[in-house]
Amino acid sequence: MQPDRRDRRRLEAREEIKDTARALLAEQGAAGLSLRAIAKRMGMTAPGLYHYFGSINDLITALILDAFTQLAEAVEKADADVASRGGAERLVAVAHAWRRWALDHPIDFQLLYGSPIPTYEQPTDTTYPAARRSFLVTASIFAQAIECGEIDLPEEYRRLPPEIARSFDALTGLEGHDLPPHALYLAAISWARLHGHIMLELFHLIQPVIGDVDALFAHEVNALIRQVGFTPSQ
Amino acid sequence: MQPDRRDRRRLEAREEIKDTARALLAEQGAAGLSLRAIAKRMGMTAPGLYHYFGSINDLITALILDAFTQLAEAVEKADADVASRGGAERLVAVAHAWRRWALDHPIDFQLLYGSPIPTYEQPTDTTYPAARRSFLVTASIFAQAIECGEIDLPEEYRRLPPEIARSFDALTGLEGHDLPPHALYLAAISWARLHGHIMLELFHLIQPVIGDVDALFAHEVNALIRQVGFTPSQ
DNA sequence: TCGTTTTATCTAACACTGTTAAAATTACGC
DNA sequence: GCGTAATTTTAACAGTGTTAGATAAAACGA
Repeated sequence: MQPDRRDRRRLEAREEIKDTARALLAEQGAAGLSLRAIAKRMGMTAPGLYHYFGSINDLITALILDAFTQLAEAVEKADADVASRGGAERLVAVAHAWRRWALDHPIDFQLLYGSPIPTYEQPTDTTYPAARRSFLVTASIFAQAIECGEIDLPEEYRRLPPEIARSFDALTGLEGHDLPPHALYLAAISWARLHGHIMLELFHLIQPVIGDVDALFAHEVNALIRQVGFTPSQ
Repeated sequence: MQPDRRDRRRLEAREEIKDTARALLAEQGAAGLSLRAIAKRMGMTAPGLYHYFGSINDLITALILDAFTQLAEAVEKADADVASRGGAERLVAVAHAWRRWALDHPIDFQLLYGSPIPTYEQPTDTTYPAARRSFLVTASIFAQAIECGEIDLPEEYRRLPPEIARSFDALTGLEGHDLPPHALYLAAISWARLHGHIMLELFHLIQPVIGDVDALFAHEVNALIRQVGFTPSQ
């Protein structure tokens, strides 16, 4: 027997469904996403899609996983492009790539971090590993920078609260558990700062306060780099 | 003529609709919100609600405006409770009140900052003034702290990028335009940092990295206070 | 008190949504 | 060509927001 052909066909159909879903999402926003609309555009009917996805939630989850991967690849590529430079420059590159991806794919980004579909409940155990991948890029840079002595930890980050240090022990088994606690901690707070700026910008909430959001973000990334203890370059 | 009675009755009906919407939202999440469900619980039918709200979007907008006000009041109260203390302590109180409100009202908070309803498009011109109110609490504290000399601005925040300084001029007319640029800037970046932490926590994305989110938040607020230049207390 | 007018609510209908069951079609191996 | 398994369709159910038109209720003037 030769199951390849049918299996491949099945995978292709899944991809086509996701692609049309993404197209609809891009054209009409989250409101335009519906099984019937996807099916119609593909020249079939809605119940037919149930042979490829158990429900629309499963489809959305698949889209989310893809988007997380896409974000991670964008971030990893940005890091790789400046891999020869120091940790500070790599972090700056990663931060801007992260924001760039969010601004270029606002619906996907809200899909990842805003759960804009009311009936949809994100299966965190499935999506979290995908979300973790981007985070690990940042954490790895911090880890390397700490090891190389590029970072002179300021007082407020030198000694972590004992509750937090303790919580790192629970990470055993997860990818990245071998990274030093300070790297994980600095990556977490950097992520949160980054994320806050991007979300407020995506929802047009910070533009009325700070008109030039590009300058704001660039300035804050630089401030972050200094505040975590990178010695000012040249 | 005596339009009071009818007008009051009309306002009461609007309030009752919003209250049942909030109850439904709290009980079943964003997916449970529907005109028919609201109407059924109130003992009437869905089209009847159209005499009080032009559409379900108008209703959601009203809920959002109320929620923004509620958040602002919580934040203002927290500030007022420690009004006699210094700026640093006031900021810490405000930050924790902000997070507390978000954690206690997750659906409302996502309504404000996550637009979880796909068909809903937020009329930013209407909602922004309400959103601004909480922000102004923080900005005012910074303004006062700067004026009183409580803040020794670090190098990265002393001289703002010219594009940003310029964008503040466009604020003329808006409430808060009389605040010094540094206060607005510091408030904006503080807001973003705060917001990022809260959002990641609400979506359970940061717990797998930092188990003790309470400690993380408290620690980061303290770090923020120092990094914006508050001289360490005692 | 009797109309009249305004306000409020209902019924019926339309075009959607996700989902299920059963029937019909297509494709594949023998 | 036949039988089996994989796909896809039709029909239906229970929802959704929304509109139009009829109906009920309240308020007002004579």
